[in-house]
Amino acid sequence: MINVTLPDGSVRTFPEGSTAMDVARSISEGLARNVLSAKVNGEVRDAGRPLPGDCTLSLLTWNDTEGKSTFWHSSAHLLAEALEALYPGVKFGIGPPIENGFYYDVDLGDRTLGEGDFAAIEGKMKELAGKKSAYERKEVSKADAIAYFTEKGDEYKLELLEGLNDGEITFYSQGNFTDLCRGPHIPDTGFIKAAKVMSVAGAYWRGDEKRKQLTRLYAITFPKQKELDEYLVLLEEAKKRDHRKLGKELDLFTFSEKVGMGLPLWLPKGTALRERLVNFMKAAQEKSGYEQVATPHIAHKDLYITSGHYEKYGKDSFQPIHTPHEGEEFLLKPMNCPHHCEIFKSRPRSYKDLPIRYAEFGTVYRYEQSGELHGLTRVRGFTQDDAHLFCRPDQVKEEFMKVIDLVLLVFKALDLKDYEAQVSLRDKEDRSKYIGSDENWAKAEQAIIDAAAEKGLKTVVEYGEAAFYGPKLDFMVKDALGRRWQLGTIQVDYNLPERFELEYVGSDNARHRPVMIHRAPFGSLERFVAVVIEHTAGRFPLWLTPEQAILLPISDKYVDACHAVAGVLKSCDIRASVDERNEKIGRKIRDAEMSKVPFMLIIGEKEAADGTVSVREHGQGDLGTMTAQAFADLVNGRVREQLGGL
RNA sequence: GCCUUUGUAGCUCAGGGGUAGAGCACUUCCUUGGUAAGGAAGAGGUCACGGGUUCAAUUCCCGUCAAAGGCUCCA
Repeated sequence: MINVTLPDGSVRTFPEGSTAMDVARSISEGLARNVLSAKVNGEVRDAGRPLPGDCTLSLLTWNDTEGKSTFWHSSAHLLAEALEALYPGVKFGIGPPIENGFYYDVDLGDRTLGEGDFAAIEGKMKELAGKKSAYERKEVSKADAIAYFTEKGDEYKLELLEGLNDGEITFYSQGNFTDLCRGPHIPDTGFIKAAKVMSVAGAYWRGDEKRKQLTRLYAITFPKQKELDEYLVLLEEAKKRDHRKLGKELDLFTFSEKVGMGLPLWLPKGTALRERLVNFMKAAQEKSGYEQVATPHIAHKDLYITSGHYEKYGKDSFQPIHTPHEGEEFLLKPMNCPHHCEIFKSRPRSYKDLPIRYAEFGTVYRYEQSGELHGLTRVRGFTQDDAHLFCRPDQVKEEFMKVIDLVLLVFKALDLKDYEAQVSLRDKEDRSKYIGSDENWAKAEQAIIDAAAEKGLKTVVEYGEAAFYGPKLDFMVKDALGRRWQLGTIQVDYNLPERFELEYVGSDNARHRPVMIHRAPFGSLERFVAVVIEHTAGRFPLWLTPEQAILLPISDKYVDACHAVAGVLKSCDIRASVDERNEKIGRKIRDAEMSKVPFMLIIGEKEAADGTVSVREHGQGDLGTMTAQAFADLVNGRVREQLGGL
């Protein structure tokens, strides 16, 4: 008999050779019908495999991440089986589960697959799933495995086999399909009730650009048709908040083929919104002792040779600008740091001057591969809310804490509530690749950990994730749809101070090297605006939104009264416009609701007579009447609250 | 850069070898209406660009450009 410990701590006894499925059945038939795989002593295994002896066991269902993974992994095999049935001779790469669904990389020879083929594939998958074929596990010797795939002519699987040792090779079969696979899998294909092929894409074998490009089919499956339908609805929701679509609808930015791909053009409303972000950050930075600097958009090539950027990125970047003079070359700046280093160097510095904090909303240009460009999140020209802090090693912690405050202020102002910090440190063993003294690294790493802890951040520490030139702290933010974004990087740099030979004179009258910290709470204005659009679905916080209120006259008789109120609001720094169209009030309200203006102010005979406005809030409805001044106080009060008193 | 898909009015899209259609937006007129769409008329397109096939191409073919989803990298 074996003892099985369940997640609730209870221990049950079963005969030797019992499976997780037997355990499930002993609890309830309903549970048994939903078990996809099982976690045995922390390892996810087939539910139908005999338990190894005394163990801890959790039964995994669709509600567990690992259960879903098992389900999708098995679905990948089902997809492969369908493909093999439809396209005989197809060769298979890898087919793993991913965050939402799974994919399979296949080599179809000269055949190409398009969206038109999806329906047939889905149909075949459902047909095969209906057969309820069991997933059968088989341990095979390496020689037998090689023989099988040699016979089948599947060179990709043979290559995968090269990396595996004899004794650890397993095959899984269902129906007519057998695959090299570590497993685990669900009991049988009958669990898969709904399947959808999502998209097709090219993917290099083993992610290597030099190797053959395979066809990657993305698909997703569900244990119920209803769940697939709901998933498709969710995708539609995400599409609706796409910043590229909303950016156009809200008149924020545009692109022009003539100007060039990846080079956004900011429209008046978008520019005003950017400026509000800039002013917000400038005000916060001024409070924290930053000084604004301004540097040119191009710099001599030598600057980047000194910084090392030319050697590292020169060939993959915008190419040098040549002047009429022979051999003189300038580069568009891909970052602001070298310029700021030169400003630091412009005169001797004392330890008493530190920390020095130079901030610049610097527009930089980087050549991104054409296929990489994406709306505002990946562009070729963008403006960083950049700053470089030059400080003594003992000031690192203090500076990190101040930057963390700045980042949290941003999160609060944009209503980003779900975030965690990631601290990237050196590899624990191999420390040869890092520049800078061991002592300084240790000090800075500890300073970052302490700073994050003192600020009460939820933190994950990643070893080996630091750049060669220094440790860093990143914020991972989840938006309203649960997608993760990296915002607010704070990065220590031991490299540039070295290359630029930056120095300050210490209290000991000796020369010391300052620590440099890069930081950009927004990252870039472009990407940040994109994140904010998608997070808020275009319903910006009141302080940031392009139009805070719209005045709606009941008829043209009250247009003048509306303009008078608009004037009062403007003098209170409230952005408002008047809907002068010859339309009924119902229509104006509908349009204003659709365009997401936070407040609608309605003026008719009554309001015009007693000098009030009738206030309606977006998505909330009628708030009653008040004076223009009372409304202004209401708006400004909320704005102050959002900005954290800034 | 590569793979798949797409490009028709300002926007969303339909159509299809015989030089174009809807809804919304826009203009004008009627209507002066109290909390989510009042009515009528009108204007608006080298069907992305360049070649080819054809008596005839927006439609079929090829190329270019751009966009979408991936692969690699990153803010």
